[in-house]
Amino acid sequence: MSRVLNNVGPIKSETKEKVLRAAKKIGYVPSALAQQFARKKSGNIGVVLPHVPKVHLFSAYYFSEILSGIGEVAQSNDYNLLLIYRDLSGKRDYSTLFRAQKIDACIMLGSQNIPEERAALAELQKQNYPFCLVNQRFDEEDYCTVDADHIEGSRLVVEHLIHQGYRKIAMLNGPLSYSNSEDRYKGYIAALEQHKLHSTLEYADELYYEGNYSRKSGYETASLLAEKIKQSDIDAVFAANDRMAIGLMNGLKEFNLEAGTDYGLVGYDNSDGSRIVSPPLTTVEVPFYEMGRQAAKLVLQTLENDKSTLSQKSVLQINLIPRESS
Amino acid sequence: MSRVLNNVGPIKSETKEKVLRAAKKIGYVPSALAQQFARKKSGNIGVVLPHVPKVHLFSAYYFSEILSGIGEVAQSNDYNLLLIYRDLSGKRDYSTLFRAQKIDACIMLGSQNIPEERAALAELQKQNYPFCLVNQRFDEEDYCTVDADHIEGSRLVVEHLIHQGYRKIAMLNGPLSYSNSEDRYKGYIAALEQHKLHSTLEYADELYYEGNYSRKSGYETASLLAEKIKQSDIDAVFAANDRMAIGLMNGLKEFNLEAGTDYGLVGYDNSDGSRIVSPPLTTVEVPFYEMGRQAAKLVLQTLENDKSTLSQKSVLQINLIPRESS
DNA sequence: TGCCATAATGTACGCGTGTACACTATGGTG
DNA sequence: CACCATAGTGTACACGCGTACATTATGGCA
Repeated sequence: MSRVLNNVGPIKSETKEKVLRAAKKIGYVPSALAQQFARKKSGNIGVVLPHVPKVHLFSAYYFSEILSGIGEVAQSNDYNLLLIYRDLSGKRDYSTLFRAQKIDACIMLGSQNIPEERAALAELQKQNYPFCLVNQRFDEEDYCTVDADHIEGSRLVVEHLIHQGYRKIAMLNGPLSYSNSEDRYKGYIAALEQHKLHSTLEYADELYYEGNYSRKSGYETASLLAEKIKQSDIDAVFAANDRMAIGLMNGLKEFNLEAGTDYGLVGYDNSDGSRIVSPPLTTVEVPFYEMGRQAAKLVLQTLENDKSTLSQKSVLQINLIPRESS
Repeated sequence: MSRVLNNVGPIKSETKEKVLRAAKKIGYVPSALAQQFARKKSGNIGVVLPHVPKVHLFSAYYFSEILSGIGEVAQSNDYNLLLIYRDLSGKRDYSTLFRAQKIDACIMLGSQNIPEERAALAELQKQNYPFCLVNQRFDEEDYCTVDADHIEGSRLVVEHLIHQGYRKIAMLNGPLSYSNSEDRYKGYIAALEQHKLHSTLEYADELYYEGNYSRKSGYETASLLAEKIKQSDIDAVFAANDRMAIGLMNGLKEFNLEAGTDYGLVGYDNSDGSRIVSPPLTTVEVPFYEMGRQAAKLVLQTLENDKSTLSQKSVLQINLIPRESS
């Protein structure tokens, strides 16, 4: 009987027990399929993520942590996690997932500010489908977002470097289509200006580099930086993630430049890698697991309340982890 | 009309087009919920995995690769991926997932040979629910399995070390509840015996160590090995995964012992970490992505054929990657 | 033209829940 | 005792597909 399992309506406790015993006896397990159909809810929350193995720009660590956070909240709320790898062809049709009732809500990982993505998200918003972006903001839009305070994180990095005595601090950023990258740049600039270290023009030209978050791109930047470091035009580098920092570190080793002694180096993410390179990499800890949990909580709340929280924005605090590379 | 979308029965192409146009016009999207219900198939393939963040024994890289492989095959066959984190409490009730019709098939990652797991899998087999184990064999049972040839992989490692001139080769293995660990031990022993390097008794006592696949356990083993390496009782170590190898490498650094010069070191997995430590770690490449694809293909085949392939075992080849640590 | 096989289409029902509504039992109150 | 509110239970239907079966259109052949 549906009523006893779902505790709906008044039931004599005696009858309830009888039903439960009978159900147990015949090994009755309700069909999730039929339930979903009757309730018109799939009970799935979709997690969209880029196809990592081909594009090795994101660290597995990053997704694994966020995903686990989402998974914890989802499971304890009786929701399932539906994994959706973003179409390789670049087509982004999230709203069909909702219309087909495959998912009730959606969490986006590794999203970036490009036209197709903006269009796809706008469509979702328009249809009032609940979704949440993790680690990516769209400032002009009112999307539900969970982010970390990368501006502050980057400020801390630069202040740390300054405190360690470095003065000519370069930045190796990722693509600006990620709000992440933008934020890090803002924090970087803010800290520099606060300490009156550079005029705006200078670092735009001389101290700012852009990779694509891959280790390779960090490695390749080494040849651009080596000479400047040797001539003391640059004495420290802030890389926007650990992968690029590590690539750069290894690249500069080939120029006989050691992080921590010949120049300062700071990464970002506190990935596994940052601990095992030598010297260990100073980095910024981002609470990915917690971000996953928050995102899941937000979309689930939206599902319950039917409204509100739909455009809530959550910003988590970060944490500098000083190690020997700076 | 269900028939035109599913191409069942004979239809006049004219009518077909008319229906399709009408469907497009009103923006019709079939309800996956209703389809699943009518077909009595969820269209989901479940992926069971341990709760990684808490138990940091597995590398994120490992799961991310396998998962992506599964995802590729699943998506191109119109199946969804349902993520299932193994219950932290240790309860393993996979068969309810089938009975509730949440999943049509299941792939197990990070499984190990312990009583609860054996019982849960036996139950699945008994009920004829299709599932596949990745990277874990149960020799006494007839389960569908996708594994890599870790015996051969380990043989290659040891032969490589011998070829490099090392003679007193220790092993740092993982828990033997993983068939992986067992296989690696077999390969290790086989190679040693083949080259008549040790009597069986010796290495059991003096050269064999066991960690738990975590970096920490590798690190902690360093203190046990340092003295022996200095006294030339050991001149090389084969660690059963990269994480332990890296932990050990860092641990031994504190005893002023450098991999590649003071002793030989080989890891296993070809994880991201193995490339970025210094010296770069000799390791074994395991085709995780491909293993994921195979596993997905096997369970999907089983779903189509209704029978057979149910107990198929697939063993993929591995690949030694020599680097500077040996 | 009549007949039949087959192509094409129409139709009705089942799938297993949730739930609105109808109905009965209970117990308290005037 | 009659009446009524409410607790408790029975019942029937909807949900939106797939599909088996019934029905009709088509065209080839005698």
